[in-house]
Parts: sequence; structure tokens; C-alpha cells
Amino acid sequence: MNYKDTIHLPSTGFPMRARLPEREPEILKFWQEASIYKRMIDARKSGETYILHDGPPYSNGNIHMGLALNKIVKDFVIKYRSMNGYFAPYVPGWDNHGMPIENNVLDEFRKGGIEIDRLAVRKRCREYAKRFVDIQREEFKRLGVLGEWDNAYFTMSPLYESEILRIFAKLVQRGYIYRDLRPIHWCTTCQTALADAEIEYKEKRSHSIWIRFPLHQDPDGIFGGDKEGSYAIVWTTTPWTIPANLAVTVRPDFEYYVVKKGSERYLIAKALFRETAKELGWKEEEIKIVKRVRGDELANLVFRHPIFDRPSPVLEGDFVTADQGTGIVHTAPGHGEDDFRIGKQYGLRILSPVDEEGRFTSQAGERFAGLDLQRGNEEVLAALTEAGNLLKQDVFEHQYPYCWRCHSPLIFRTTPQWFMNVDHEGHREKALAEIEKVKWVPSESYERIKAAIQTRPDWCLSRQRFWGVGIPAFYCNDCGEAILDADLVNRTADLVKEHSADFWFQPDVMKHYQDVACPKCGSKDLRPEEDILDVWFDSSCSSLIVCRNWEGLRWPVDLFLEGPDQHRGWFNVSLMTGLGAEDTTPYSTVVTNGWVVDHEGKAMHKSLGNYISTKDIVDHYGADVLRLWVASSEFTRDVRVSQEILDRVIDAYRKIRNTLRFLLGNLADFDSEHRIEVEKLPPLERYILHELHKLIAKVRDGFDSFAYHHAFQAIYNFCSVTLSSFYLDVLKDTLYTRAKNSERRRAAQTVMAEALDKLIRVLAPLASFTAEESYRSSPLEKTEESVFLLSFPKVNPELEDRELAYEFSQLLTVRDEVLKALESERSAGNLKASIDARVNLAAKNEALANLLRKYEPQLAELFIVSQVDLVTWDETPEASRKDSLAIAVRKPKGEKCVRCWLWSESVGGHQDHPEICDKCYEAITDDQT
RNA sequence: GGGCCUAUAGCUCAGUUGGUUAGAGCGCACGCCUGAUAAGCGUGAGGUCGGUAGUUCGACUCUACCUAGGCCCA
Repeated sequence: MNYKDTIHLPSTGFPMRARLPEREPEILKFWQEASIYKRMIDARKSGETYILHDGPPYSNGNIHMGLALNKIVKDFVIKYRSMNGYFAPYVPGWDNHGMPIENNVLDEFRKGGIEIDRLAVRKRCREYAKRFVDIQREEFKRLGVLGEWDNAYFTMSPLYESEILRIFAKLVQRGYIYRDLRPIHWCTTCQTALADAEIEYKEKRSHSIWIRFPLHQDPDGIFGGDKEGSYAIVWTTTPWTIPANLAVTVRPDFEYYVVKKGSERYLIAKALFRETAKELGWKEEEIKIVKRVRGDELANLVFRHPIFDRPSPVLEGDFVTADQGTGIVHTAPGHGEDDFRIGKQYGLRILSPVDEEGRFTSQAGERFAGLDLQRGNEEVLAALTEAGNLLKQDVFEHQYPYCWRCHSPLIFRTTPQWFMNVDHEGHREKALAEIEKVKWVPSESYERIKAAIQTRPDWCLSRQRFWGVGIPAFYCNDCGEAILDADLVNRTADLVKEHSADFWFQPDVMKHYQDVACPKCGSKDLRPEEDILDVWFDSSCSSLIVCRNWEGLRWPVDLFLEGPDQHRGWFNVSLMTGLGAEDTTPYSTVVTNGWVVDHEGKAMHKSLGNYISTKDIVDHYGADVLRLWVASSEFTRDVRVSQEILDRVIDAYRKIRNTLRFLLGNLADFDSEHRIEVEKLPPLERYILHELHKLIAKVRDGFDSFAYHHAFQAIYNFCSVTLSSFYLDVLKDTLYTRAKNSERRRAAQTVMAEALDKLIRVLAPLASFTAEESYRSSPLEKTEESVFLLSFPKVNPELEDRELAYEFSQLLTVRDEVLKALESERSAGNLKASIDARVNLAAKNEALANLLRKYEPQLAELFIVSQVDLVTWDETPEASRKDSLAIAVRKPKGEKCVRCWLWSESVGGHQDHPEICDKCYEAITDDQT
């Protein structure tokens, strides 16, 4: 008889080879056609609401690893919450306005020789954005991210645009918005403002001049009372900004020297004294340090402008460095970022005497008015020389900003802009108090947002661009007054809702505002503002707009989850508008995901050749591999990705998949009616249930604290160690050779069914495709059509059995020792398979000996050997003893059963089946009835 | 230059308030099985905790500095 036909080998349609790239799209199709997202959400309608508000990615280019990571984690959150009974709808969105798209479109227009017309550009930008939304939406869906993809939000939708204006109106009405000058990078050739991203830095040869500022006031006697012949030395590379000089800045924590040279005294930072002296050709013997003083003691000094007769006071600023110059910095608030900020801080006026073409205006003084900057530089040098204040003139090579389009050097120039006053009515303090109440994950994230809010300047809301929401302000053509009125903004919002923000840019837009008059002079000759709102303002409104206009959502929300750059970005601006417009913080928890970096921890760049694309991973290995990579990583820190890392994830995937497959295959003949009650299960089975209970506790803990990698490792270890290498290996004999309906086999299947069910559920948010696939292949009774409609496993304390677990931990330690003994026999060539062994076992201490005796009938099974004989310690040969155990490997008694391959003295006891053992005989007999 | 952060075996991660020979899984090497088979099992070898200097009876765990890297700001 061929006994092989009588054993119960696993059987399942769940294939070993995943072939995810082909299989996943089918599952995707099922989710889509069966409206699984909608059903997942609807099924929990009565549950507690949990809102994760999606930060909108920019609709340009394909998605990259960072975006994939972010969306996958969000998907973990949504699926986990849903499976726990929360009503957790997910409305994804996109950020559409802004420069990258506008620039690409402008390039198209230029290359095509198309006339650049605002409305035409905007139309094309809209199409462009839509195209990439469609691309990215498909890419996100392919990752298995479930959400309202057909109900997503777009910052360029008319509704959204109009709502932006309503929030803006509220800020206007509450007095947050003001108009002021601000220095920006300006291209004098293109005659336009440039954003940071439009600047390229190149080497430039500039002037390098050392000049002196004569002392004007010295109330603290820093220079010892001699006003005449006392100076501060200043270094600069832009002589043309000298006419705009209004101050000099020192660093409060630097040490400064007053140096005497002949009859003159010079102020200079200690750290830069030597180099400066060398540059100026001062000889050791002719100079003498007459005073040392800290920067913060210089606060009351006032110098005189080196050309004009006007004061230039000393300010204290931390931006002063000791890299270059003299530690005393020429400060022209109209021509530099630092200069501007400190100028505002000290209440200086903003002087920017340069026009759009880069010519001095009359504000620069009669001598310079009308000169371009080239000639202006020369004339300033001449004026400095005449005044006797030019100490040295040289050339200097440094990195300098250039226009990316026309490649001419840029200048800083001030222009009027709209701002949000971040300190309006204690707004900043309120924000700082609010962030203390928010839960930040990881917790250090709080330090970052705090620093970002403490140091953030007023928010410049206006941009001189085309692709965005126009600021509905007016200018009086008669008196020049700027008019910004909340009611008019709201009125514009109504029109934008109907016509989109394009409305504002129509040539005849003013016909809608014929009733509006200049509040200053009464004139009705007005023109519309041409600037648009900063796109950060668009996205800062997203939580308010989306969560108040989409059905089922609510504001404020439970969770924001974005990359670390958003501390200064979206987390920050959302708080600014939320608090400004509604006195409410938009979020209660903020989770930050790390940056995706290469195997060395370096940022990935296509140009560096270390770039890995999500598409490649999905196409080669499947989305579940990408998802498990996310799940295996500590995603709140920077996350590494490399071929080796992916290879390990693929290994893990295979192990998990094969474990599921083995469970599925061995449950083919198992139905719920075969289930054995927990109390009747053998100890091994109850121990595995205890371990399963522990696994669920760990997994829940991981999910609850956004530590998915802990959940993943627990699952992986459970599959690999508890199941595959221990429990399932031990079980093979039972499963294959016992009678199908034997209680021992059904007990094993009961536990396997339980493990399979729980594994599928805990895997569902992580390896969604594989969880769904295995659920569909499962022979167990199905209550739902999709895994996402199932509940997430809860901790069941009744399955916990610490005493049993302790006993098994002892038994497993003994097992390890037995396996070592078997291995040494194997390497000595005395043994091949462990089932061909008999083990003689003795424990030195009484407690362990008792335990072994208690489990004696199970030991052979646990060790996967044919027989175990417990003997007394004294009987054991010295050589077999190791520590407190004695293990000897022997030849089994009896004969090898041809059916189960175990040795038994019962083989030969049945005449009708002379080659098999009792156990197999019973199995065959039982199976036949 | 500043702020925040990271640095434990080839990889991904654990390491509680500083305290015996630093853990896990995977990978790797060697071997077994051929009734999970492009699977399964076993055994074993790999870190002195980025570096340096301190504090301490004692530090992966505290302090300082340095190096490398990340995000942001300048």
C-alpha cells in the first residue's frame, strides 16, 4: 500500500510565489469595484470620529519615496482606526498653485513664442496641475492607499479659492493684515521679483572694500572721550548699498578691540583683528590695543555715515559672524534680509533708493540719482575717497545670486508687500501656548515647532506671480492709497466661487466694483492689485476649508502627519491661520515622518545616482514590499532605502507569506464545527494562544503609538520563530499523519485557524494586498467581503497563561539543548534526521526534572524525535552532562514506521498493515470510517 | 554660522531610572530534510555600542568637544 496517499498534506490555492506586480492590480480592481473604501468607512458611521487631515502634495512630477512613505503611513492610520470602529474618512488633496507649475508653463509659452497673457497662462497652469493630479492619484492608489480619490480637494478649485479669500477676509477684518516694504531678490534685467527657488548661485567677482565710520556719539566713553579720529571699520562687497546705510551691527557676545594707530582709534572685532590689520597693511609696531569690550557694551555708540552727514547707530545682531569682514556689519535695511529684519526690530526706516531698472533714485542723494549700479559703485567709491573714509579697495570672489532666467546678478531691493502681523494681539504667544497642548510625535518635534514659531518673521503674503489666488485689494489711481477691505474681499470670494480665481484677472474686473471709492480721497478711479497670495496661505487654509466643507469631517482635526520640513511650513502656517481666523489650533496630534535617504544616510538625488523610485519598487516587487519597508522602518527618523534593505524586506515578505500559506493549506479540511474549546486544548496549543495574545498586545501597542516597526517585528518574529520554526514544525506529524478528525489534529487546527485569522487582520493595514489575498483564499468561514470590514484583533486576557508560558520557556530551553545535542550527532555523521533519534534526558535539579516528567508524553513531539526517555541524573554518563542537563542521543527502539517515519515498537503489530505503527493504524482506520 | 535630530552586529530594530559575559529577527557560513519544495529545519560565526576627552567604584546609557549624516534657518 502506498501510505503517502493516506497522509494529509497541505492544500491551498494561495500560491507560494506572490507575483505581486501582476496580482496586486486585480485586488485593486476588486477594492474599487466593490467600493471597499466607502464600505469600510460607512460600516463605522456610528463610531467615534477620527480625522486625519491630508497635507496636500504639490501637483508636479511623479511621486517619490518621501511622498509614498507619507501616504502609506497615513493609510496605516486610517485602516487601523477603521478596523477599530472609528469613523475615519480620508480625503486626500493637492496643492496646485505656485511657481514650479507657473515656470514650466511660462517656459512652454516662451519656447512656443506664445504671448504671455495672465489668463492664458493661468488656464494652462490649471491644465498642467490637473494632469499631474491624475498621474499622482493613480500612483497613490497603486500603493493600496484607500481614500476618497474621487472626492479629493484641490487648492485650485473655485470653492477652495473662494474659501481662501473668506479666511483672508477674516484676518483682514481682525486687523492682522498690513502693507509694508520688504527687501526681495530683484532682477534688474527682467524687472521682476524672484523667489528663492528661482535663484542660482554662481561665483562672482565683486568689490571688496574696507571703510570707516567716524564716531558721532559715545556716551559710555568707549573710545576714551576722543570723538575726533575715532572710527568703526566696516567691510562690504556692495559699495552701491552705502547710500542706503542706516546703521552698523555688532554681535553682542563677541569681544571687540579699540585699536590705536597713530592718533586714530579704530573699533574692530577681536576675532577678525589680525586679518583686518594685515589687509590694511598695519604694522605690529604702529598699533596698540587700548581697550577690550564686549559687543553688548557698544549699544549706545552712534557713528556717522561715511559719506552723508547723518547718524549710523550701533545695533546688536546675532547674524554677525567672524568668517569675514570686521565683526561690524554695514546695515542697509532696504538691501538685505538680515538688515531688513534688524532694521524693523530697531524701528529704522527702510531706505531703498534703487528703481526697477537698477538706477539710483533721488533718495540716494543728488550725486548718485540716475546712475546705474555699475556706475553707482564707482561714484560711491569716489565719494568715500573724497570723504577720506575708504581704507582699502580690492576684489573678492564669492557665491552670488543670479537670475536663473537671464543670468544677470540680482540685487536686494525693497518693494511694498502685504503681511500678516504674527504679533497682532499676542498672536505669537497664543500660538506658543497652543503648541504645548498638542501631542508631537516624536516629542522633539515640539522643540522644532517652538523654535520655528518663536523666530518666524511676519508672514509676507504677497507674491508677484500669476498662478495663484489674487489678493483682492485696490489702488487709488489718484492718491495712491492701497485699499484692503474685508467686505470687498468677501464680495470677491462670492464671485471667485462662481468663476474661479481667474475672475480677478479679467481685464474688466473693475466693473464689478464700480461702487467702491477710495476711503482717503473719495476717488472712484481704482485699479486691482496684481499680486497673488503666497501659496503657503492656500495650504494653510486646507484643514479649515476641507474639514468644514466636506461631509462627515470636522474641524479641528485629530491628526496632521507630514515631513520634517513642515515645522516651518504647513504645521506652522496652518496654526497661524487657524488661530488667526478661528482662535483654534487645527490639530491635536502632529506626527512627523523622516526623510527618505540612501544606504549611507545621504539624501537621494537623481544626479547623485542614489535615487530609488517608487515606481521601480512597485513594478519589480509590488506595493506590499514598499508598504512593509515602511512598516519595518522607524519612520519618524530618517528612513534608509537600498537594494539590500529591500532584499531583507522581500525575505520578510516571503516568510510571512509562506507562513500564511502553510496555515491556509493545513486548514483545507477544517470548519468551525471542528473547533475545540479552549479549555480542552492541549498545553502546547494553549501556550501558542498565549503567545498569540501577547503578539496582539504588542501589535496594538505599536499601532497606537505610531511605532509600526514594533508591530512589524513582532509579527515577523511570531511567524518566523513561534510558528514556522517551532509550532508548525512540531505540528507536521500531527497534521499529516493523525486521523483527520482526531482531537489532537483538530486542536492544532483550532489554534492555526485562530492564528491565521489574527495574522490576516493585523497584517491588513500593513501588507494590505497580501492580507486581502490570503483572506480570499482562506477556507475559514468569512463574515465580510474584505479584510478592511473586519475588526482589528483585541487583546483577550483570558488567553493569557503566565504559568504555562513559564513552563514552556523552560521546555524550550531544554529543547534548544536537545537540538544542539542532535546537531553534534549529525555533524559526527551518526544521525541525519532528528526523527531517527531517541533522546535520553535527565535534569540535575528537582524542579526541572518534575517539569519534564509532567510533560513527558509531549517531549518527543516537541523535540521532533521518535522517543524521549527520562532517566535519573545518576544514570547519565559524565560525557552527556552539560550544566544541569544530561542529554544522550540513541538509536530508537522498534522499527521505523513507513507511514509517519517515526520509530516505534508497535510497528509490526498489525497483520493487515505490518509496516506501520499503532498511531498510523488508528489514523487509517479512523479516516476510513 | 544657528536651531532641532540621528549614529548599537552586513540589514532592520530592542536595550527600562548608568551596574554581572550588549539582545532579537533576518542575512551570511556550514549542515540536515525532500510529506510547506524557486519551500522547511538545525548549528555557528559576526558588534565594545561613530570618535576623543571627562564625570563615576562602574557608562551603550550622563557631560563636553569632534566626525559623518538629515531637515530647517542663515
